[in-house]
Amino acid sequence: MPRPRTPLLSRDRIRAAALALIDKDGLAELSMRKLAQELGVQAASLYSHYKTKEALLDEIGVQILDKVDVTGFAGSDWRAGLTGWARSYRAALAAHPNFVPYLASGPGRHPAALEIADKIHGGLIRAGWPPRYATMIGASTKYLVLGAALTSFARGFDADTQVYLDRYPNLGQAHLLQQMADEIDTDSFELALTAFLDGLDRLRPTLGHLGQPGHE
Amino acid sequence: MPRPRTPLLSRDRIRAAALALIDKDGLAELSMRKLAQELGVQAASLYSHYKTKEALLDEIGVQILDKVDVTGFAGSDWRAGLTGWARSYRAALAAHPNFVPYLASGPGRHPAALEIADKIHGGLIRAGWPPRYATMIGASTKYLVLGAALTSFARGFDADTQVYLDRYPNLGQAHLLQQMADEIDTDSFELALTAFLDGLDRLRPTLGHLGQPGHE
DNA sequence: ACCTGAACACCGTTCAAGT
DNA sequence: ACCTGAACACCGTTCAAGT
Repeated sequence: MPRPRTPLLSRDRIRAAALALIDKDGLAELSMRKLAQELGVQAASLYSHYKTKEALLDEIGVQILDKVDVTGFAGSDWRAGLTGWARSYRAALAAHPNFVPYLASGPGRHPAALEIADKIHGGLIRAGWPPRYATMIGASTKYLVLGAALTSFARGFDADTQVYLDRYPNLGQAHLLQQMADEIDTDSFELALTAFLDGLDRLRPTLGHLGQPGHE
Repeated sequence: MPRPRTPLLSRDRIRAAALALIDKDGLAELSMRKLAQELGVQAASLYSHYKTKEALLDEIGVQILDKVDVTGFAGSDWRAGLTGWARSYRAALAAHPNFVPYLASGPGRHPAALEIADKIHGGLIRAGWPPRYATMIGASTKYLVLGAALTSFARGFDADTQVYLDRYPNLGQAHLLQQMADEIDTDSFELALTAFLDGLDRLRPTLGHLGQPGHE
């Protein structure tokens, strides 16, 4: 068969097709062979563009996390910075729930992740938090986001939701269940984030370190 | 070969060997064939005891979560109940970090998980929280525990820790790194839990529902 | 440089057959 | 009831070969 003038594949096409398959059928269903078939090509061809399946998944991860927003840390309002980061982070994960387990499993050490962690750390320090607290607050917020993204998105109903439904059986109309689960998820996340930040606010004065940094 | 008087395998032996392999080499490294070899048996033999690999993993999950403690909800101190649950939950996961991704990926809907969720929900309601808040608080706490268990245990250092180390390079003595990561993890979790509970405390009076339930 | 076809070393699972 | 050996339908990945 003659080689086409333009390559059949590209990294972007491969990523897009892979993510579409993951979104549709789940992470476990993605195989290099199925992906190749979807792209009208042999499985081995994919290895001309990505060295391994893992390299492909890693780059999909980077692409998804590209939408995480840390611009809120530009000012001196650390709450705004954290809130903006956490919400955009969660939204990025929620856009591809089936991919979340992959992101949650490996340590995030891509340059982009490091850059984000650095922005957050810097923003918190500029707001007067001691370095160690900056680290812990960043980590804690990530716990919330990852936990929230993992626990229930598009994942059937977990025990919490089930208990809620059992106790209030009048809510059991089938067509409301998915909406209900999404709502409980979002509300739980917002409650957790607000309560966490409120708790930090209360704790802050007791630290006895440098006060507010003047402006704002 | 004559059939031995006593079966070579048992569900308990299989689970123990499987979990040992997972603890040692990671979840991805566990295969039914390797597990069988470890047990001195053919892979097909395992299927006389567990219907599928997934059924085996599920039961390992139940076994691990068996150590989660919800007795703290017996009294009327909801903070003590939540704290005890969250800490024992996290400790149970931390005991087998390589298994956490499996627990985090599927919805927890075993009867045991439901029973726990019910105890928590009941305890919070008895403490005066409106039902919807009870659900959200339970979910939020689970976010924290799962996020904390996933993010860094025995998982190399993620971006947060890396930033911390980069900024304080004098901490870079190799033999202190693991201990440091564990410490940051634990402290972050405790900070998150405390701040979250403090935030809830502050929020509670504004709900305008039934006050404290008298005693304590 | 990019793609193919065939191969290699693995998987989970099934099933007839043995005891 | 429990275990084996062989098979089936899959995997990820490699590699010589073609263009």
